[in-house]
Amino acid sequence: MTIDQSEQATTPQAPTLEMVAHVAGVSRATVSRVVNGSTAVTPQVTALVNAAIEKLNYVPNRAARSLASRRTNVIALIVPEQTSTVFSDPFFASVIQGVAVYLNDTDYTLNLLIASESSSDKTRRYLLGGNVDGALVVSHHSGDHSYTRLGQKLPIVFGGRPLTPELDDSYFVDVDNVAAARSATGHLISLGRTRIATVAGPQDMPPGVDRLRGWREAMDAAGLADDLVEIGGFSPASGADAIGRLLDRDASIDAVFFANDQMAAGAYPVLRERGRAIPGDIAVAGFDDDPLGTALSPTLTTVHQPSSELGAGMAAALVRLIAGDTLEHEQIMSTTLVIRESSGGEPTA
Amino acid sequence: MTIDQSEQATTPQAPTLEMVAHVAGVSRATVSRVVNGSTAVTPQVTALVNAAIEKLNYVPNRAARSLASRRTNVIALIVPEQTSTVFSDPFFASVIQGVAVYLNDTDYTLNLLIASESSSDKTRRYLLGGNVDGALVVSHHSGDHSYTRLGQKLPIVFGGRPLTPELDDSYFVDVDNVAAARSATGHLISLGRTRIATVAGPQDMPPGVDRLRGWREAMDAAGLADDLVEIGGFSPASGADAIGRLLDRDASIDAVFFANDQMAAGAYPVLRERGRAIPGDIAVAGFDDDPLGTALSPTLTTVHQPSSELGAGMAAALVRLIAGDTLEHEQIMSTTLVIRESSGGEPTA
DNA sequence: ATGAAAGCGCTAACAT
DNA sequence: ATGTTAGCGCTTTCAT
Repeated sequence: MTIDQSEQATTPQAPTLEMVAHVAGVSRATVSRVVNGSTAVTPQVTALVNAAIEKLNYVPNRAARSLASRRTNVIALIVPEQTSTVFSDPFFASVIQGVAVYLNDTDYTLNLLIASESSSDKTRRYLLGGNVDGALVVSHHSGDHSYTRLGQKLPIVFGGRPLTPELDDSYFVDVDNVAAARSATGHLISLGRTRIATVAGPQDMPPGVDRLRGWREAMDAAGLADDLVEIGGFSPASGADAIGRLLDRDASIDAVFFANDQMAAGAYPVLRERGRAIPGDIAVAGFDDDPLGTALSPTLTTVHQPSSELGAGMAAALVRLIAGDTLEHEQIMSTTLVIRESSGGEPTA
Repeated sequence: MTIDQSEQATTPQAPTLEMVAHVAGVSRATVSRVVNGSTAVTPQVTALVNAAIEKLNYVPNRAARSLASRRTNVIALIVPEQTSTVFSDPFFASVIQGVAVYLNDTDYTLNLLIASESSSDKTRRYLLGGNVDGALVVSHHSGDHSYTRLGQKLPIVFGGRPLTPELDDSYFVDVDNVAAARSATGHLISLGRTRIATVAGPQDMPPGVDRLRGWREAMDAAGLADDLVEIGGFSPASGADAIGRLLDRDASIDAVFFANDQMAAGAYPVLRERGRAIPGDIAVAGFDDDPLGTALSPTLTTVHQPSSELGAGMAAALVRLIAGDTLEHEQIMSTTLVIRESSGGEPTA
């Protein structure tokens, strides 16, 4: 009869720091020092310890480490659910990717949190319960800084400026939407167009406000009338509606700046139906550099945002904040205008 | 002179279980029982404890809990970097959202992990180091089951079937791509079209293979020739190229089934240039129900996948797996055909 | 430069 | 039904 000696072969018990210490013939404290990169350890001993770690395939236990050090090494990425269309918006997707990739090279771990209205209390508790070292808030809609207050308790970095910067001392990373919109509009003006309209975004969201402002500034600077404005909702359907209203108002429109590419895409079929050739009759520019812009015909001129860099920038800022560094409250990244066929660019551009 | 008594006002020290026990006048064990919903506690005592928790605003410390219970309550969501286009693919974005939202109602926390080739070792170590209770793997490209082996050490659920199911006993959630493609193709056939082509996806990815198979089955069943096949790469550009090759091969094509919407979108301009009206001359159907399908003109007929449900399904399956339940290795969800203008559907459809 | 020892806040037997 | 008591695996003074 065989004797079953491994009654409790449940989990192949991971090697502990103590086992490493034993194998290396040193104390646990020393192993800890090596693992945490302390300089006060002899190269010889370090090598010894590393060999033991290698041999045992040791991996530090996060929970224990966190419990003892009173740091979690966890960063929360909060996505307000309303915004969670976020996910189907390639721009945000890319921001999130930037965050994740950046953190991969640190020893912070990323916690993805969808914060719905209903769970907002739970979310607050979680954040304040000492479960994370800091938080990143990604949102477009409304420049949702409802988490702003938490900022005094917990390091937080926002994606996008707050709606009312004066009342808000939060940290954020953003692009200069005003300048970018000005530049796109300036491009349309440089084409010789004079009746340039804009389909703006919702005026309760910073990007909606800023891009409209940029358009207006460019028009004013060129001495052109800035009356052709319609507000859309950033969706293709709203873009289609808005362009319809604009054409009804003024048939002489010869260019349009859309606050985002989705709305521009929605407007394409309408322009075609109404017999307006792009860019012949009407030049078009959008914003976001949505991948769909290259699938359209003609391809869409747009403003490119360094989305994954924005994400990386947010993560980097938060890491510094957690480390106790002092830094600028705002960090602005630059955009680039991508000229394609819809404003006379080359087919291959 | 004022006396600074709060020298160490660093962190407002969170309340501990012990403090709650003290306030409630019970032992720590009892508090723990209440917190964890044990039934073996008197309603009176439970109320007492809850009051204390409320009063102190107590939140359990995850690290301590995890250390003591040897469970982490963390689930990793692994996104192979190659796949990380994943993020700009609305389908995956939606799957991820489904996962996150589902887990929000459990007490599992989601760890987002971008696994690059270079960091794959690090990722493995992390997963096996007892830092998570289970993992979810999302990927399209190649049906990347390179994590399959980990499945024996750690509960894992995959999104999408493995490339070679016979050699693989992993758990996965997927849709029946073959049946869905058959249905879409059947729809084109029912329109009376007879020269129906397909632009398939890469043949080293399960969806690429399966959707081609579905098309072929439908064609064969209807007694139609199944020779009009071109392989694309799921991108708009590849769709444009493929449709060009098809038209060069056979000018009599009267319908095309694309393995995804992105390729169909890329083909639209080409069809227009070549003077083929959609759906008049050529009926078109895609796959994925990409939002861009409604921005196209004519709107695109496509196969809708229950993406967020797929995510939720994956999460649910993993949670059960972790709990030790036994379950089916595969879970198939159903798709729906969305008929729009490109195959004769109503404009508003 | 290294070791000893005291917890970090909680869960889980085991007692009662 | 509730309390006692060991730890979970690690970091971190404090000695040496």
